[in-house]
Amino acid sequence: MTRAQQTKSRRMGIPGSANWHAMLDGAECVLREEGYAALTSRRLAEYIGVKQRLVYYYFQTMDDLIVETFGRLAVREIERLREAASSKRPLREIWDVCIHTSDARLIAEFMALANRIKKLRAEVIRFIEESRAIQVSALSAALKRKSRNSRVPPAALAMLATSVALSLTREAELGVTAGHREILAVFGAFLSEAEPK
Amino acid sequence: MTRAQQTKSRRMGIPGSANWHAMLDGAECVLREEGYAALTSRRLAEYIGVKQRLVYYYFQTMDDLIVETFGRLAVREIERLREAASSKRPLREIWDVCIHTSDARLIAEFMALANRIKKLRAEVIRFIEESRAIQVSALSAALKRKSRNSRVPPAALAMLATSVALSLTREAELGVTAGHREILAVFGAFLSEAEPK
DNA sequence: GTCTATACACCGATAGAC
DNA sequence: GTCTATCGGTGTATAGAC
Repeated sequence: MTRAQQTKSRRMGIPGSANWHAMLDGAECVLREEGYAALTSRRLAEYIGVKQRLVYYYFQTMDDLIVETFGRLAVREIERLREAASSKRPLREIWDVCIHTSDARLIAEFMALANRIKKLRAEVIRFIEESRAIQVSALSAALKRKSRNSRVPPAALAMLATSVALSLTREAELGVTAGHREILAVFGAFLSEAEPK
Repeated sequence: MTRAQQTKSRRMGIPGSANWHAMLDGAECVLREEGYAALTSRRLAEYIGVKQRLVYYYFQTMDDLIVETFGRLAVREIERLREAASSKRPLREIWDVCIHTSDARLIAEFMALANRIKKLRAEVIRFIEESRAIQVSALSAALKRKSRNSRVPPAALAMLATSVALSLTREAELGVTAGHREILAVFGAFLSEAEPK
């Protein structure tokens, strides 16, 4: 995460500086609102009110910028997940994190990009695996404590929660709601039984 | 689906002709392999071995081409789903269609594009709603016949199957497999009970 | 640190010849 | 039907001044 840069020596801006964050913030917005094809150095510069050249002072290539943008997001998301897992009601809190994940449009862009930016792909894989590991260990602990060995193993539950939450978010943004009420009821019933309020 | 073209009068190629299909085939490949940013008239022309100008003889704009590409795919997918639903083992067949859906990379591109091409968005919504309706009616019938009113309503099951299948496909393509065995076992157990071989 | 200026390639879309 | 040629615009990335 720190800085694997400096392959070609070139004067560079400091990761973590105000401008650096502003660029990642801008990148997120442009990705979300206009898609990855619109995330160009010119567009980003215009969006955050600097000149195009400055983008290349902070990032070697546009791909690097994209990877860093995802990386910052992933760190935040993992952080949220860890907090949820170690809370008093881990099941409910984790489900809440899944449902209120980053905007589905943003995720759609990163998923598409991950298929052709190798470094991003690696980061995405790492993120999914780490998220799942946290979820599985939290679910295992919570369900064991309840001495309630459900027929559905924790790993399957984690996969289920993530998949369904992502679909719910994406479809809700599109305006599709068929089946949403029903599936939310199923999850609600499970939570009520496994982790009463 | 037929041809909502001809808003601006311009001589156009015939939808359904060999070249038209070749262009949609090429568009699918370029989308899958290189992403939507690479789906340009020049790239597509080169890919299928014609001149750039010809692309605009068959499609008014590149957005139109994308919408048609999705449309053709959606028709095929709905067709597969209908066949599955009216087969002897609808539950297993529908699950099979969900799992062996079009390449996850292609879907990722369309999901991203749907957020900014209005006509595509409308087609995607229509596709999701129609798919779900087919699934729900098939599931309702199959589960009623078994007089087996599960605690999980058909609409929730449909949502579940679609979400999980999509995630499984996407993650498998990335190389992530954590939890896959477990969730497949859960679905397998459900199918064995609800629709014995 | 931030800028101007510039290289060179590629984009969507059209005019109009054959 | 399919082509050549072309418009104006935008892309990444760099050189080098201040």
